[in-house]
Amino acid sequence: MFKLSRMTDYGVVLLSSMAQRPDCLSTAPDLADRTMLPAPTVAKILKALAKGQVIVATRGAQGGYSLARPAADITVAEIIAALDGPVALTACVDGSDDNCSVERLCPLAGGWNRINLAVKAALDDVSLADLISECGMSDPAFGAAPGITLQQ
Amino acid sequence: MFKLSRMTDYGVVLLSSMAQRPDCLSTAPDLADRTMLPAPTVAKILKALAKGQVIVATRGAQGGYSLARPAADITVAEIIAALDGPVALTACVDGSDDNCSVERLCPLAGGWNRINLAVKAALDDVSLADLISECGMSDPAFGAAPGITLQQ
DNA sequence: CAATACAGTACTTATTTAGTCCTGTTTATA
DNA sequence: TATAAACAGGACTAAATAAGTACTGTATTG
Repeated sequence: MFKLSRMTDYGVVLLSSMAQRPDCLSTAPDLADRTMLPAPTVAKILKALAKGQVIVATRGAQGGYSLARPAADITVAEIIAALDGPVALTACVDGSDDNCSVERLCPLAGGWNRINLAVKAALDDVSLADLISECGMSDPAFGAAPGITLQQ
Repeated sequence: MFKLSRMTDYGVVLLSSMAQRPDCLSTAPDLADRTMLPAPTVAKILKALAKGQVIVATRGAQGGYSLARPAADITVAEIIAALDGPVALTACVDGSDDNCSVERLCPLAGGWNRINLAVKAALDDVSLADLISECGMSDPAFGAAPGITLQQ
């Protein structure tokens, strides 16, 4: 199945929860409580998002995380890149870490690259704000993880 | 990493090899030889492609497989669907097998669906012929598997 | 200086994917 | 009509990946 990782899914849940409180910092334990996701996993995801500059961290007591930019300026492609690495469907694609050894001979490389760019464009075109606002966030049930837990 | 499965990658190699001989049937052992991929795996992939109606099987002695349609009429989305199941990035997407339990409450469902449609459109837009022809197939090295083997 | 909170890394476990094998069915041909 | 070639389908094993956990270190506040 061609699908996103559970980490990315969790990441969006956490970011959505943070977007609801744009003016205050959210700590990892706090977000774990609000989303009902396991605390160590939440901490791990937040670290990755901070490293990818999707969120900014404030260290020390009274510290926490907040969105690096308004939700409308954070793209799905960025979130995926921070949590799962850059979007690269195959090894034969520009920007992939390990390029295949006979790249120059492979007649499929160009085609895959085209597909990769199209997918990346699709992901670049949707922001975190789009993802959240599409159906409104008024329902109090929002924040519980199971609703957006991925199949595996 | 957001990537295709190795099965899909192998599938494209096999289909490319079949497309080179549009007028004759190719048997599973024959394709395994030509592509240097392990024979049982090749057989498994061909069965899946036949089930997905990307290729047609002729049973019995002197049987084999051939493309169900001209390469230009076979899309990448079809190939992925046959080998990895339908493209459904998350469970919250129309057409997904197991839909999440609180689907009606999930504020992200609509957004994911939008992304999913965009990705699917990108994959629908590229045919097997596009994939093969982009760089020409003149190089004799084509047919050896390592060139398009995916990273993992 | 003590408590809080993030940073980084190493490790274990679980899940998924890939690969193999076996049995059954179909069909051409000797 | 018997035999061999070739696909169909499912069950099983092994390897690779992802997820989850734990621990040690660093920064900051009060």
